[in-house]
Amino acid sequence: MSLFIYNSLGRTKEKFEPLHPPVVSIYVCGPTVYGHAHLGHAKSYVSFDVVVRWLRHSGYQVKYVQNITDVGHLTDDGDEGEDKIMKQARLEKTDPMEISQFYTRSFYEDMDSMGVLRPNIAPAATAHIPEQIAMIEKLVQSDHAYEVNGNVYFSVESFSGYGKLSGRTDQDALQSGIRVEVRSDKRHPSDFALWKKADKHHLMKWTSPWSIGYPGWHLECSAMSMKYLGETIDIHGGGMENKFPHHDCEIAQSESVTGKPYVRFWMHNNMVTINGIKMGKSLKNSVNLKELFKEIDPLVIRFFILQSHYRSQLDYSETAIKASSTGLEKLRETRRRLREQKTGSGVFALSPFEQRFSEAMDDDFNTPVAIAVLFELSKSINIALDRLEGMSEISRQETETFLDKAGREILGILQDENLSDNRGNELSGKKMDDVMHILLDLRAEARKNKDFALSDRIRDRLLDAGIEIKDTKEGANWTKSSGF
RNA sequence: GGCGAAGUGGCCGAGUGGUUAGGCAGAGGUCUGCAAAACCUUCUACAGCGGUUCGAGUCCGCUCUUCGCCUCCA
Repeated sequence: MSLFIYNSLGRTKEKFEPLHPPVVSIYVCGPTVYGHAHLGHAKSYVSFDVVVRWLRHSGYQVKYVQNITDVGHLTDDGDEGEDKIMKQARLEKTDPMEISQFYTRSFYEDMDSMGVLRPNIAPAATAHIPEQIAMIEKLVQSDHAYEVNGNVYFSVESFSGYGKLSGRTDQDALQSGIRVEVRSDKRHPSDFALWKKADKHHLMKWTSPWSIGYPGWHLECSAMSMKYLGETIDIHGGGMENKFPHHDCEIAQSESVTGKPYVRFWMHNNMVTINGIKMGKSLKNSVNLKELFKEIDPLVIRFFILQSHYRSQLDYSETAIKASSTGLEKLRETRRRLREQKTGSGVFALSPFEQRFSEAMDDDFNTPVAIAVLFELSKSINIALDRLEGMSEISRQETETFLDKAGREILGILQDENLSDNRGNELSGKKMDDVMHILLDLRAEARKNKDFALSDRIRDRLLDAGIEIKDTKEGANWTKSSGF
């Protein structure tokens, strides 16, 4: 069985083999840190988190680089426009460094709570200005770039494959009719900036051979990817909206410098929509994660995201999230039951599930199918445990191990086994267990005496306190009530 | 205008030629003191029109609709 990945370059699924096994080099476009992360970020980084987890699980040594864009790029492509981070700094009456640091921390907080593993290297663009300048110098020396008035542009006509990723290869056709002519120093309208001269109000600027200025917005990924992962990397991931121009520009400048293929597999994740419309900061319809997490368990969001494929659009709605919440609870419940129920003698046929799970993941990270397999497994487990003979200890352990591997290690939707899942941190202490034991004992006694008024009162009041009681054949157990 | 993606049952969402996706919601049932959970049964599909094929959500053509990119954006 081998892994197939849909390669945007070529638009087909291709068998994945790393260039230098067992190492897999992967670079994913990181956030521009000038605001809190939203659901779109969540989809992207959760998706690639699972990619990385599956690659590691498959035995690869994954080197995962994800940048932090902390130099604001211009808000428009002409020579006009404002640096986004600078603009936010002005709005918040502070300086750009504080903005980028503040929102970088915020970003990781949100990702951590969804169980997104940190990248191996998270390079900041502003910490790699010399690398970017060095790259520009090479491009100027080899006539792929030219300087005009302190600005340096990449010459699109110097690179024959420009636009091959997005299919936009005819640059002249692209220009027809759309854009009102912008006053520019560019030789060709499609040429893009590698270095921009700063005006005197610009706060983030550095010395370069051409001017005091700042790097162009496509450059950091190329420079940092090459520095940490080499001239040719296995996988480059990012949002679909970045295919053009961002990724096409990266290819052009990188391959012009090295003469080698820049990326072997391009992976593009699709976007989150609200009522069918793209969610975006600039569209002012984005769903802020911190707000969302006040209402909804971050792992429910993760689960919701993984229930659709990374290359599909995901439409956000409260009912869809609610459905995910209930569904995830079902899986959690099964895992809890599997762990807590007394074992018997029945044998459980696990391997078909393991196999189908792996096949789904190997087929371009098909997490919706992988999750469907877990639901079917959940049902089979419940049926097995309902049988008189139950499940043997060996079967139980095997199954629990797999559920843990698939649900926790790979998909990251189930929590650590030692935390009692949904009982939550604040309730998971041993003391709490002891207290609950007392209450459940008292309630059992009341039920035995047919004092249902009392037993129901205990149950109702605990529910008010956020604790849900379920009676099973094995006796009562409790969880933190799931709530929406 | 150019480049690209998509239209699946009440909702979400898989499925690149032949066999049940899955989840949520709805209905009926089993279990339970009741409830919850679990399990069983069950209803509503493949935008439209042609074509290829023994056989098509699945391939081809056309039509309609939606979305993304071509300014920053996950």
